[in-house]
Amino acid sequence: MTIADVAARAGVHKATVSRALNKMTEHQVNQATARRVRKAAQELGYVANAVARGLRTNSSMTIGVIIPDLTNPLFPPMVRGIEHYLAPHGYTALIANTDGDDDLERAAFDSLSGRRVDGFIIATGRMHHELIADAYRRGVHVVMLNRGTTDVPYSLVTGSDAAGVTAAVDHLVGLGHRDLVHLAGPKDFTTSTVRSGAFLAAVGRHAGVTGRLVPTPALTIDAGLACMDELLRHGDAPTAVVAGNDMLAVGVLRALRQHGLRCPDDVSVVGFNGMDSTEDLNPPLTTVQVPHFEMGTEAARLLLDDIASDEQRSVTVSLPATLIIRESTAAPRRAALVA
Amino acid sequence: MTIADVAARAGVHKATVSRALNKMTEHQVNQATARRVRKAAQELGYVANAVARGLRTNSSMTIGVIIPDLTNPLFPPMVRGIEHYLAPHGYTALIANTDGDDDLERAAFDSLSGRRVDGFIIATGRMHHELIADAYRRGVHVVMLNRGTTDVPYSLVTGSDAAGVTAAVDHLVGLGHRDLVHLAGPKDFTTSTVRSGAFLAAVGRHAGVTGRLVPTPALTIDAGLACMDELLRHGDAPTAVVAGNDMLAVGVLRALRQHGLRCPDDVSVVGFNGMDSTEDLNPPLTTVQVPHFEMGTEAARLLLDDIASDEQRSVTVSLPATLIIRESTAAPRRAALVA
DNA sequence: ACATTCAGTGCAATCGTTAGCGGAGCGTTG
DNA sequence: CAACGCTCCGCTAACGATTGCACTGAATGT
Repeated sequence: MTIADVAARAGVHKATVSRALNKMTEHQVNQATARRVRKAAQELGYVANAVARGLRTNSSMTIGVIIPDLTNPLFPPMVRGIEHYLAPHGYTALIANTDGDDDLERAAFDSLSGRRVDGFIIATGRMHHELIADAYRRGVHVVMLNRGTTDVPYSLVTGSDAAGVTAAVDHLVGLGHRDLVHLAGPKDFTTSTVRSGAFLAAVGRHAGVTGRLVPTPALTIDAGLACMDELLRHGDAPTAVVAGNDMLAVGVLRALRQHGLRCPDDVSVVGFNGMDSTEDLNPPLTTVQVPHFEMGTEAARLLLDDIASDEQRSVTVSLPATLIIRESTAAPRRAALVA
Repeated sequence: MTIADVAARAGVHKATVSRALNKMTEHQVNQATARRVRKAAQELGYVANAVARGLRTNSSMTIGVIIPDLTNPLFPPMVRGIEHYLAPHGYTALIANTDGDDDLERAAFDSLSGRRVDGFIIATGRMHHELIADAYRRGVHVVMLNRGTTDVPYSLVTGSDAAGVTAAVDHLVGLGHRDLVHLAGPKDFTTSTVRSGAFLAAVGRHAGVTGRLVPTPALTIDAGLACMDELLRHGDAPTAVVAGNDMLAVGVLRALRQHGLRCPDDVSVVGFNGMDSTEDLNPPLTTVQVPHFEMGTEAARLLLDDIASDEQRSVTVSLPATLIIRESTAAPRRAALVA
């Protein structure tokens, strides 16, 4: 079932079939002829060979999407958002997981490059990131998602992290908390930097409120558990925790339970990201809802725009994050206030 | 950076480069020459153009993966399992979500076919499924994942649903429950049929135990909530519920909460699938752990085997599911037993 | 009536790779 | 020493689509 079969059946030349079936060139062919060609194609069940087209046009109509781990509930909505925008434009996403491993990431990038993807959406950004700097030097189209890089000026799509953290801090202070801790995530993530900065700034705006920054080695349940456990062991616990993401928050919840403490009675906890499952946690988690799906569509839009115009803009889009108040935050108990 | 550049640098013909760089044919070329070619390729940073190769060899080294919804925590582990097996074999997965919509599914299938994927892994099976029957007639390589179809004999990879349900029933009966309900999921899914059958069989093996089947329109939180709500309104509530999947179980938990009932004190609940988040639910959910990752790798293995040998086997692989007992199941209260 | 334009279509080259065929060179064997 | 086999490698024709160029015939302008 090639273009030649269709040409034979319609009684025209291959080239005419190609032109008739292509939106961009169908005006070059007589309407009646075009109809005949389309009919023939229809009857034969012909679908163009995207591989052959890709070779000739040097564009594969595919986008490489590099994420740390699809299993992290953060990413599926982004991926779906990406696909939601790509599909109507005829593009398909190729997804690769890296598990935060540099070698895997390099391998994935090379593999996707070999497949001649037209651009990348990369969600594994770090402040200094050699792979991404390389890509920039080679003129590869890239849009950063969620986390950025400081080395090169690729466009970036994020949630409005600063606003989210500020809202969380204001909410906690409003409840009466005076001693806050922020579990900050790895220092090399732009998100961590932004959120930490916003946390300190927000705390600073309230007199008599102290805010401590506790970096965590990763954004995982285990990291949250370990860091909170550490704090509790040292009798250093705050009355409220602003976690760098929901996974950390789940870890904090587990740590509290292990120490026989209750949330929010003993310690209030705020998550970050608004994963679906946070609603059914014990207790339902107050969290900052980030519009992941929209972040995906926006990243895809930016990338396709850049590809279409063959330029490399450098814009930063941050989509509004909103605080969802549930049951993991409450006024601190007097005991804690006194202590 | 094409094969011609490498050929020039190594001082050999294009064809020799191709042979030297290809595992299957490198024995056809002198070791010394091969080394020279590899060195040249290395120095130029040459990566083969997968598109051109695909055109020539009529194989794209890609696999289409069709799932209902990446956002459902069931699927990411499967996808990762698939990629885990595909990547070392040089294959890449193209993922498409259908949201259970037939038209979207058809569109995804056609789009992937146009991209000349070498085979499909399909997780959107229904008992009668026209698209899949079509594919079978056309001789397309397909492996069914999670849910099967009864129309055509494609291979299928599932969890051992029957064993899992049986374990859940035995566990509940062992705790003293005598009145069980199974939230069964849509009738058109093979998984529902299998689980329902296993439920009735397991219940039948215990004297004095009654088991009711309640079909649900979907496998979602909302469906679980609605069905359980219905049961509670009619005063028809059992002492224990075996949910068709974890989402339904979450819905059941919400319904209980809305009616002022407590789990497991008033009603015990068992989920199905073992999603990560079930561990932190309120209460932590007893569930049947299904090995999703392994299901993915197994499906990929079957598919690649079929592709390599160009046959279409018809095997059913069911991977062991295990009951994870947590806090959502306990002995029924005497009151409930008496009633 | 003749030059000029233009729409519509065919021709052939091309994208980068692979694979069948055959030839050159060399060693082995009867 | 002729015949044969073997290894290694080059030549060339595909794979299926797109696209610049050239051609045809009809319409238009002067």
